[in-house]
Amino acid sequence: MALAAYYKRLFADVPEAIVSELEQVSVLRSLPPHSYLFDQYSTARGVYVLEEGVIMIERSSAAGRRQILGFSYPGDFIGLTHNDYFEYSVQSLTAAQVREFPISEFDRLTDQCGELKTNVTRIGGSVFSHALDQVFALGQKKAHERVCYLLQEIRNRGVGPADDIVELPMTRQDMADYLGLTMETVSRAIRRLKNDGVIQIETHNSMRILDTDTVSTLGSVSGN
Amino acid sequence: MALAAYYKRLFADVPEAIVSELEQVSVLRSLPPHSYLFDQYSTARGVYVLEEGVIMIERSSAAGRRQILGFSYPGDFIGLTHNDYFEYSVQSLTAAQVREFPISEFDRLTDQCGELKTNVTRIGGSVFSHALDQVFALGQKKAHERVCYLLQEIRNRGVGPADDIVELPMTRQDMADYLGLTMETVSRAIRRLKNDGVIQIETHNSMRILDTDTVSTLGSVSGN
DNA sequence: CGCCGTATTGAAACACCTCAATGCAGGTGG
DNA sequence: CCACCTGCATTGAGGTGTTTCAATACGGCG
Repeated sequence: MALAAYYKRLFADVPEAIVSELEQVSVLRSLPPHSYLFDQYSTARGVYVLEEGVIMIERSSAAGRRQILGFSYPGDFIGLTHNDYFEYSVQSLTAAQVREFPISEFDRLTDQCGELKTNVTRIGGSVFSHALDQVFALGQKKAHERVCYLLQEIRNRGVGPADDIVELPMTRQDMADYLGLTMETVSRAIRRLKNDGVIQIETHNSMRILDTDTVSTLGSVSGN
Repeated sequence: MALAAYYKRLFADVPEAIVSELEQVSVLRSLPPHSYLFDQYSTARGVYVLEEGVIMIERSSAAGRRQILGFSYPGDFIGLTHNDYFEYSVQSLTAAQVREFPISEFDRLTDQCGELKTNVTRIGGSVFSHALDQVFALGQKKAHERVCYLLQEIRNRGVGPADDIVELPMTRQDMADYLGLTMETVSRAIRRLKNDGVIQIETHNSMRILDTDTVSTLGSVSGN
């Protein structure tokens, strides 16, 4: 089935019996654009795999400040917790399709199947690794460098029509809340990159990368 | 044994046989102050539990910028990876004692013992949660708020002589690299908190919290 | 007591933010 | 089909917070 490709990471090395058991109890949810899959602090009832669309993970404080923690693309696992509630909300940017697995079943099969547990741990590891990258970007980088960090991150997902075109389904405000900046600063940083000949703006939410090296140097968070 | 208290989280619900098997292959390492337990990108040969002292976890980029990812206290588990190399260095702030478990043995017993695996996942979860907090602080907070975030974090470890005294074994530069600021800004933020009557400076690296509410409000990262 | 690394303080430059106006694009209704 | 409306993006001007660079103060240790 076509679906299987999406689950490669989650279901790698997991016996077919367990996979199909999980699929049978799963539900496919359709999300209109800009709707919430679940809210911060809500009880974790399920874990999810994004099948279609783009979503963002956000966290808000009592003071009303919002931090975007990441953007997710088809195939991504959503809903890692280490509590019985979610520490973040998940909102769709585009129309999206999400497969939901009831958490009780998922936990039960995770306990039963070491491979599944291992895969969840591995996914958790790469999510964690992403968080460290973001810490580095927010702690050490200037505005235009942070924008490059985002461009590169999205580019590496390989979800554009062409290799050097980056689609940005989120608003400038979303980008700003991801990068710890304001919308205006993001806008100016983008213009600066354009003026420097690093990128070319196709439309508001699509840009062509002209100078790959500069983008990857400015955006890099791991020192190689 | 006194040691056991430290390992409560890691060894909770783990059969005694496995615990003692691990302890037998473990080695106790003594670190002088300001020495490295291991370096970023070095092969992960072991996992560690800090028994004494304070250490910090740092990550550097090719450009020479350094981001501190956290400070660890006795009982903390060190060395989570999802690769065969470390993505960060660990440096001691004070003299420290660290128990090292060879990674081959640890992985073997983790595969064998579900409880141990679960505990590692749980610890990973709280490390991850900390990273999200840091993202929020760096993305959304002003200098003096970030300092409160740090003060509160250390206070919550409960490792001071008194409940309202916070010991800061790290330098201002370390604090700055943790909070995404410069040393000077940290210094000024501390002075501001002092002037506002929020804290009282006992020595350079020890401060008394006078206004707990303000510190926790300014420093809070989860919106309650 | 004097030295050296760390911390503080000051002044000026710079980056980013805020507030406000304008521009642009997609969608709706006349 | 065009005009309008609305929400998002851009641009500008001015203010604020943070950094930078440099000088001074502090504190632990020989």
